[in-house]
Amino acid sequence: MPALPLPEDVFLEAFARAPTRELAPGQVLLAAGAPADEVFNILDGMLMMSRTGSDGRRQVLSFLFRDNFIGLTTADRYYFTIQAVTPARVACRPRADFESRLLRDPEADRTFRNMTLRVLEDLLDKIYSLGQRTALERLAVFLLYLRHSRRLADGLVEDGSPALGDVSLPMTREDIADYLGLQKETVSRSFGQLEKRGLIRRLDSHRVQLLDLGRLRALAGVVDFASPQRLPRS
Amino acid sequence: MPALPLPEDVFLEAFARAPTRELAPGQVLLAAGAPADEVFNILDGMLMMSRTGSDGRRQVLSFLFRDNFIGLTTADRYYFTIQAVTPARVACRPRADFESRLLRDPEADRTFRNMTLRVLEDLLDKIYSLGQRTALERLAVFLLYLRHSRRLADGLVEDGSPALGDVSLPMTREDIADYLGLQKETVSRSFGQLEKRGLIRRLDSHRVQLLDLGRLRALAGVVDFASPQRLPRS
DNA sequence: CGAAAGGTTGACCAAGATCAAAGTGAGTGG
DNA sequence: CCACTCACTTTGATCTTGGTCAACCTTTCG
Repeated sequence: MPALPLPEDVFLEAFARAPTRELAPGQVLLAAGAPADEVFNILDGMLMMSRTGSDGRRQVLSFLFRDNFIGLTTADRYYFTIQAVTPARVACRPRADFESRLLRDPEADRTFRNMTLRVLEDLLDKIYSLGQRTALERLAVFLLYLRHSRRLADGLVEDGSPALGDVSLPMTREDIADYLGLQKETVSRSFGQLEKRGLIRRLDSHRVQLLDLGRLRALAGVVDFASPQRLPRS
Repeated sequence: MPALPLPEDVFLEAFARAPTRELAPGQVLLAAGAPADEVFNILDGMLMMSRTGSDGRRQVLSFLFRDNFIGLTTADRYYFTIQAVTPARVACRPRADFESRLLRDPEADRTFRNMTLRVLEDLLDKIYSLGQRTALERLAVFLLYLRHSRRLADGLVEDGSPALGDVSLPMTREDIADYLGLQKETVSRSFGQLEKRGLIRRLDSHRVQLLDLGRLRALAGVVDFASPQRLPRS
């Protein structure tokens, strides 16, 4: 499995005494094609999972934050690349150790299965985005998603104190573009558009302030996960 | 979890004596928003999983075939819709039964986890498609994917006998469009384009013949493990 | 038969891509 | 400390892919 948010205590424990590794921005943690023999847990920083076609087109598959799990696949080689966006620290375990732990500990296995299911559900959202939403909508979703992820990573689940709508964007415009299935120029223009509409303010090119969460959510077409919203066809 | 291809004996067994349900084309097996209290295994036919936004945009998330598993989520309600494309038969089990089986049987749990991982890896492919490929490329990928899936469902894993490149398309052009993130007219034109290039032949609107697998695969851009792309920043 | 749904084709349009140029800012060396 | 460089970002002009609108055709089914 590629990368799982929302880990559980069982996994924090599994990485408790594990050796750590420091990564500089841009540095590759693991490259597509390499033997998949390690798994990781992010201790700090932001990483990025991507896949690049032979013709150079790149799709950024996800951004990863503290406590996200990285590296398990069904194959014996990674088929995606993971690199640091900000300076980062990860804990490392041999894949075999981790897998045997899942075998020995049904509770851990169950937890891991649920993590995987949640990631899978997130990917379905992303597919909806790429298939159906416009550039502007995708960017709105992205900003809300980033805000949410950073909050989780910082342990502020409730709508609390810290800098109301400030979101930091350590990745480049091209990283964002490749994540959203757009070009970097389009991303830039979409930021402009959101600012013109008064939904955000650009503090600098790596920092925006969300001015109107309500209208951003409306634009994103968010899906209140509590209530059903979709109808069957015919 | 939504829908898992490639089940294992453990699961065939789990559904061995389960009651079955017949579905007519278009009939809804489960609707987004309904309580998620059943899981299913497809015995026959083709189904389709989709999600529709409040504004009516619909994304078809996957097509499902014999032995695909359907229905487990982390939430207590389905957030997607599953309906039959062809006449279909499914085996049904209460979700609680299935989950308690996973709890009791670590082997089944492990198998299920791996199934989930494989689905997850397929979704990453789909994300690459939607984010990076052109209309024509997406259609080429789709035809190859359909061919592959039908072959698996029919138990012909090796490149064997049956009607060399015939692929049947029981779904409508609109279903295909919503699966590929395109409009139905674009899908229609892309079929025309593939035919003009000699890659396929349209036998009728629900049946095409793949004339040149090699060039189709080249067009689909089968992803090999390319090198990492962004170098360390400093 | 006739109606309705689905499919194809054509004409036109627009969102986003591409190409080009200029602005910005952080790191480096003088 | 400053100025130079290089990478990144923004903005503008133009082009293209795929979307939209509309007509027509085909098949299915009542």
